[in-house]
This record gives sequence, structure tokens and C-alpha cells, in this order.
Amino acid sequence: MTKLPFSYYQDQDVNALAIDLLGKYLFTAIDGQVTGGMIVETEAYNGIEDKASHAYGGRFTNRTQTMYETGGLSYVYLCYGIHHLFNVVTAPKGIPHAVLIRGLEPVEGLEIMLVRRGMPLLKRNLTAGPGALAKALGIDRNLNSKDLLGEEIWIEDRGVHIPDQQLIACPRVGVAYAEEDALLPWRYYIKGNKFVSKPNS
DNA sequence: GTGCGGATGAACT
DNA sequence: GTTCATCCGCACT
Repeated sequence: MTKLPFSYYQDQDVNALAIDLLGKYLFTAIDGQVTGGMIVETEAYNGIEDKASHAYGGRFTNRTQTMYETGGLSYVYLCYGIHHLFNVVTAPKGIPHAVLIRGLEPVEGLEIMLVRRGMPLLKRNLTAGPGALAKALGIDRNLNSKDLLGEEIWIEDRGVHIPDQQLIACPRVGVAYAEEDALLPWRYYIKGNKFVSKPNS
């Protein structure tokens, strides 16, 4: 188990990173309880040029300042007043790129994740979808702006490689407000994986 | 200070 | 397919 190094997150091509993060492993350790799994679905948010991004047009606020930090930090925010969404901040400091993690195949701490989700049995929706996986991993705004090389939340390379034939690119979910940028094929997922949030689209 | 609406999910019909 | 929970970020006054 090797944590992805600081340099990994400095890449300025946020789409390349969104693709490369498929097959990597995201974990949290909260109150000594380790939970996590393999990333199977991501979306790229391309800084100030992307109308779907919180940082579009260079918008800099208390919330978005994390996105401008150096790659290798977490960006967690509350969506719809209910769901926490987890992103990986990428690119060097000053460039607000981020990758939203939308789907996770559960691997570690299954029982703990089931309790957090209030579910009796493993079903696909335990960790399919950004709000669902954040809840399963115990991610909330306390984990915003954390170092992904730290001890609370981190990402590992376990040597999994996703072949091109299993990689699907399509438009992002829930960004209709982004006008023409809503059509960009910047959502990526592993074809056929059970823990992709919406298999067809 | 006020008002609008969102990078969703689950429970409905 | 439709509804709605639930709260803060953000723009504007």
C-alpha cells in the first residue's frame, strides 16, 4: 500500500488525473475506524474556465479558497443542505482544479460503513453516488482542506490499472446550469462496475 | 439582512 | 417519473 505522493497531485491536466484516479483507493480513519474502497467514478472540474466549477471566473470565497490551495488536499462541501461531497484538489497552488469522487467499490470497514448508512446489508447504493460514499466514509466538513498524505484521509495506489476498453467518458451529472460546459464529457467511470452512481448516462 | 437555489438521494406515485 | 428533505453559500440590498 503506497500513498499517492505530493507530486502526483500537481499535474495541471485535471482530466488526466480524473481518469488516473479510477482504480485508486480512498480511505478515511475516523476515531480509529478505517473505511474505504476503490474509486470507480470521477468528474473533472477545470478551474476558472469551467462554468460548472465553484471557482468559475476566478470566484474566491470562504468556501472555494480550498480549491486554490495546492494539489493533494481534500475539498469537502455541503450540497442541497444534506449531502457532503468529496473532491480531490489538484494542480499547484493558485489553480483551482478539482476532481469529484462519485463512486467507490467498498473494500475496508464494511460493517462500519453499513452502520453509518443505516443499512442492514451491502447494496450497490452503499457507496454509489458522491453523497452516499461521503456518508459511508464518515466524510463531512471537518475533513475539508485536509492533506491527502495525512492520517485521517488518504489515497493509495494498489497497482490496479483500468484498461481503455473499460473507461467510459460522458457528460457530468447535475450541472445543467453550466450552459455549454454541461455537455463536456468530463465524467469518467469503470464500465460495468456495480458502484457507479448511474450506470447508463 | 434577505432570498434563492444547489456537483443528491430516497421515498414516493 | 416526481417530490422533498434541509442548510449554507453567495449575490444583492
